[in-house]
Amino acid sequence: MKIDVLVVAEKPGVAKAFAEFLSNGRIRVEKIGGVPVRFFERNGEVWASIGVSGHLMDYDFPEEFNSWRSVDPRQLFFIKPKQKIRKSSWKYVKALQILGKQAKEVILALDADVEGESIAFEVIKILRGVNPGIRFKRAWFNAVTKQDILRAVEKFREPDPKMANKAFARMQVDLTIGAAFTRALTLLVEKKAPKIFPRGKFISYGPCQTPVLYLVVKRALEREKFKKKKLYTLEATALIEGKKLKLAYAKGPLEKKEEALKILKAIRDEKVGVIKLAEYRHREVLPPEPLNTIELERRASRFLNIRSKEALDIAEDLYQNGLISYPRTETTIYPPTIDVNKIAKGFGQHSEYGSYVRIHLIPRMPISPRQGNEDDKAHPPIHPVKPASRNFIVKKFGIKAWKLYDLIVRHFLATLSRESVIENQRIVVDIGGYEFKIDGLKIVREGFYKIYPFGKPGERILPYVLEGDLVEIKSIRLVERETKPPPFLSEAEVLKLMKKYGIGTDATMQDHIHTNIQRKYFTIKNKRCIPTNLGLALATTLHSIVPEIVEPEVRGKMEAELVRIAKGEKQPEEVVEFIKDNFLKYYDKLVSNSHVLAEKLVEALRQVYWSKESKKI
DNA sequence: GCAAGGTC
Repeated sequence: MKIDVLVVAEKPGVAKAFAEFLSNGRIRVEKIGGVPVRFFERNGEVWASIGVSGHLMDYDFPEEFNSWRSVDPRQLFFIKPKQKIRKSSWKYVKALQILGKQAKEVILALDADVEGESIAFEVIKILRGVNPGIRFKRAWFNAVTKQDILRAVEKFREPDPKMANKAFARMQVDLTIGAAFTRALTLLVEKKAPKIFPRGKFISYGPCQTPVLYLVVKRALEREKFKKKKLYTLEATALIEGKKLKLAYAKGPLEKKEEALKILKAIRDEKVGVIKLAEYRHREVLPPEPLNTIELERRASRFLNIRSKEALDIAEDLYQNGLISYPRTETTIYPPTIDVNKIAKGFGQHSEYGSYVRIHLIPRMPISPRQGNEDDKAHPPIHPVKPASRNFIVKKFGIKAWKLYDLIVRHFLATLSRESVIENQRIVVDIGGYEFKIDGLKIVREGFYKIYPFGKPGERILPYVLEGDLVEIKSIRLVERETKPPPFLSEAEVLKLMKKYGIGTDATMQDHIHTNIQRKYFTIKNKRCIPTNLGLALATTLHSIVPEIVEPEVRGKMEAELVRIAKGEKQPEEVVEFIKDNFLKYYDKLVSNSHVLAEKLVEALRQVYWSKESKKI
């Protein structure tokens, strides 16, 4: 096998795109060690293109440090983890070695971000091992389009070790901190209650998973602390334009019952009210912004009751089967290379969306879609790439996949649709010198809601009246209400907060939620995150001893340090040591207070794993 | 058996 140039991409789809855009269309696909490789000719040279499916290497401690029982977790802060090939990556490594032996030149076509750059250096390490003289070039592209890819191979970059080192530093500190705290917590508990853990279970800490838990627990504690209060309000039933409407005292509920009674007494016998204000305001509601990963997950949770982890799994499946675009993206701007009008037209004969597309979209084409303002410079917003019938998707992928596909298609069509117009209505009636009000809502123009019912507001249409009109008052009564505690955090809110604090990346946020569920720290019921006693015990005890490792800002602070490596302000070793130093202090503080911690955790673990209640979880 | 980040 003779190869001149080897293209290495992060995923098979990109490797395929490189082959297609750089060849004259004649591509031979051959499997090498089970990995598809695309061969083609370019400028009289033989090219091969391969996708490696993410990272090839991982950090791990030297063998002798991986015995939990015989190593003091504190020692982990003082050793340097080593890079190792991942078990699941061996097939790619072998294919790279076979191809790399022959090649003169390698084009590093990894994603244009810090992780992609670090994967590039993993590839370099592997290929130098088999072919020391090989030349490396970095192709930098911001979209997987012909234009971007051709431009990338016209003008190469140098691989940037600073970017890669940021990712490598993150991997090292995450492993060290995670392993040290996880082992310490687990051993601590085991020492006190030797057989407390079922096989394969342990207590974990992580700089993403634990702050997520804390957010959930914090809300649960607010609920516990919440004290109900009684509130009193007055409700007047009025006959307005033949409609019986219930108006509430405009100044809102009162805390003192006597005050409410006083007003009631003063106006009890009023039979007529005067319309003080009649307001009907039109408001435009724009279509949703194009869909990125987080929004897909949030909407799947809110509107379809599908958890974020499952939503991304399903989306991945739909993507692999060519039905939707790449599902891991931050972007909310359609790039000019994607012909949204053409894609929409493709749904013109679809049994679910066809008539909407024909009546509401095609006549207005070409349409400029709604755009957001986020761009990860790597992937477009999530959109359908091929129309498929309900029947086909349900049969092949199941009903949930259909629901998700349906959401994605409708969302896409909504971004091409007209805005909706809503009329916010308000009527205020004066009854014996006291004001009572009612709010209404009318959808004046359905707009995008016609195709996108998700989040469509409910209507309550008030009659049209004018100020000064008189209305009949049927009755006035005192209504007693209780204040309600805030609800548990919804999964959609958790995702939003993770984004706000920079916990995890768009592709991993659902993982961190999932980890907490797996570890039995919280459950999700009816879209809401409810901590278990174990989750409550873990988050509250950790927080009482070392709040620094639990609070949602932890990850952001680490990121702020790590970014200095990529900027060239600090050496990677310097930053790794700095972060490890800080966490070693937290570690010592935690361990010196471990008596309380162990006791509480053991108690909670008994409940979660060994009580009758645990069967339900 | 640890984490979080890629991707399948």
